[in-house]
Amino acid sequence: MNRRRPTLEQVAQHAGVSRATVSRVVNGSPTVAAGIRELVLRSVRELGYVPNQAARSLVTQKANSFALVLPEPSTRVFSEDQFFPALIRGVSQELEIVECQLVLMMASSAASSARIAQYVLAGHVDGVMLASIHGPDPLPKDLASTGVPVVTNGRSLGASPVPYVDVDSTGGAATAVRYLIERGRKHIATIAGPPDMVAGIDRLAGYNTAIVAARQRPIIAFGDFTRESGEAAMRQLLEEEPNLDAVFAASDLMAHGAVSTLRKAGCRVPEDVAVIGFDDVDLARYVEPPLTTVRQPIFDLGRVLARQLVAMAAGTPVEPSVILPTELVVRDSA
Amino acid sequence: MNRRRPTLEQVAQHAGVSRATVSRVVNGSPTVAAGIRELVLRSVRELGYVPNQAARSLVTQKANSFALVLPEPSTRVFSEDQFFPALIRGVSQELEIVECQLVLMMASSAASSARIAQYVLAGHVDGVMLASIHGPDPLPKDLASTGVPVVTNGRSLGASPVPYVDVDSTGGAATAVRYLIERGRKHIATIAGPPDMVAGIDRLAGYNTAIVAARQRPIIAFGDFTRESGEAAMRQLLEEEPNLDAVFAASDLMAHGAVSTLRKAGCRVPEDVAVIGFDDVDLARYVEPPLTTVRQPIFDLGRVLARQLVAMAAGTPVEPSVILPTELVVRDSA
DNA sequence: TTGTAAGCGTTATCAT
DNA sequence: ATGATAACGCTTACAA
Repeated sequence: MNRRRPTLEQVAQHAGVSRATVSRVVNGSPTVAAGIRELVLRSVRELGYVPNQAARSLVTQKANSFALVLPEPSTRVFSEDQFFPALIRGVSQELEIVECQLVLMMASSAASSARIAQYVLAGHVDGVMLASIHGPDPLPKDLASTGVPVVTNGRSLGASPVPYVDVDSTGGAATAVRYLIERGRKHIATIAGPPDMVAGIDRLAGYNTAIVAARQRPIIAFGDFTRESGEAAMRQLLEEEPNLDAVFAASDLMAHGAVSTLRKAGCRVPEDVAVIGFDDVDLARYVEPPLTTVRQPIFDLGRVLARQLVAMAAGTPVEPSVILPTELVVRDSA
Repeated sequence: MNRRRPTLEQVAQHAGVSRATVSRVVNGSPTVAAGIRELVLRSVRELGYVPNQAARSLVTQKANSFALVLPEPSTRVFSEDQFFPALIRGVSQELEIVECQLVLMMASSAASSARIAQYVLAGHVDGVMLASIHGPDPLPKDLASTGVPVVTNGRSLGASPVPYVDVDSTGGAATAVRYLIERGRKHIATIAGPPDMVAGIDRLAGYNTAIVAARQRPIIAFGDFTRESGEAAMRQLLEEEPNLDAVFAASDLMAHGAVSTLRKAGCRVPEDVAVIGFDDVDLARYVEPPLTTVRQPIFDLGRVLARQLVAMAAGTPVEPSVILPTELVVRDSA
């Protein structure tokens, strides 16, 4: 119950050496005699000494922790979509290797940007990861300009020179649409993601690229990655383009919503209308019909994000961007 | 690009006052003249001063942050089950109110318990929340015994005196089973959760209570909250008790797995066998048939968890346990 | 190889 | 109401 933890000083006294020596032992300095080292280590154990991080940070100017900033109102982050948990898992695993901690920050509002900036400037973390940013968020640039290492998930809109990691949304989307084209679909629509998010923009770009190459006409509706928005977008498409025969949705949830709407409208999937999603969430396997979709490696995304940041914090130069591959998973919906 | 942030000292010089005065202004002390305050605040703004948290922590012995420890290998935490995101969201929201940060720690192995203990003892956080603990994990007690405020999600097995917050698993399960009984079901089985987790134990207890009260015979199979385990458990039940007419599963995912198995076996749900789940994840609404289930307020759980911890850290005494209500949501599967 | 001593940037206790 | 000044616990030149 002795609330005050023992200090370096006390360990030093207990071992009969100086503070400096204990510090050296604790930090694994090679310049200390084997005998003394043992002696000190025993004292450390006996007293249950644990270095005080605040004191250490104060002098080393390192916090040994990194922040992951998540835009709380993001429709993607907290939906069924397993993006968020998988990302965190990847990040954690990577940070554990370098014995650093993960500080999670929700950017719940514009005001919280200021809060986050303050926190970072207070020296609480050695670097910041920003995920699924909306629009021209100034936060990445603002943070980076203070000299803190910053890496984002997806290039940030607004052409800031912040290193980023992303999955190949464009390529994945194009592959999916090409698959539809190859299977003879002639009127391929897309339910795109929000036009202020990189994931939305890139998947739409991939769709457009493939459509243009095949000399088809783009048929576009927008959603926000949620199932409800997918349902609504599909209703709209059906109304405006009743002869469409395929849909590429920028998320599995929207694809699932689209399937619901199609069925209500009496369309068979995939016979009348083929549907392809994006993400490959668990759900995709279990809905009726199982969804053909573009798989993205979210866990790896998290790992790489963390790895890049750690490298930057260590002063190692990193590539300005890393793109992870996506993969078409063919099931029954297309 | 000036990497070194300005210090209290510099602000003091700039404003022509002493460090102490600046400190008072920054911390909102009332004992400072209005004129001086303005002067200092201007300097703070002009220099972009942000207090160094490490220095502050060193003297105040407060970290202004709290840890949430998640057992990484938990089958619940990172599955489709939205437990984890919802919990984090609740915790974050509550911590934001008191301007504290959330440090996320994955307990990926037995070894990481030591890591976590070290981290906490290093004074990095002012308190710890532990979620969905497996078995007789010594971590809660170990941490609490060092004097750090600790609160767990679910009472910890092994009768330690750590305050906890939980949902009413027992009551929810009993309500579900009673509902089945009232609807005339005579052979009600359960697919229970892991017997080393409180959520598993309590839901089974609720089932047993209702079954005994109705003088029925318990029919039990175990799963680990995942869909696959639900499928397997259902197969086993069907083999051993072919005349069962209802199943209460301790998670929606297991309920969904059970439905799959039942259908493959040619049973109609709910006509031949009624199924009730637990959690009310989004999925429950979208599967065929939509799942009758017990809803638990995970977001609130997170909030209360954080609120209790903050209170403890402030020295306020808290109730040894808080139980949040659950609610039966009737849909089509029962 | 080991010890001495000077900070790191705050807060808090005194005087004034 | 304000200002010295002493901690807080650690790392790290520099000296020995």
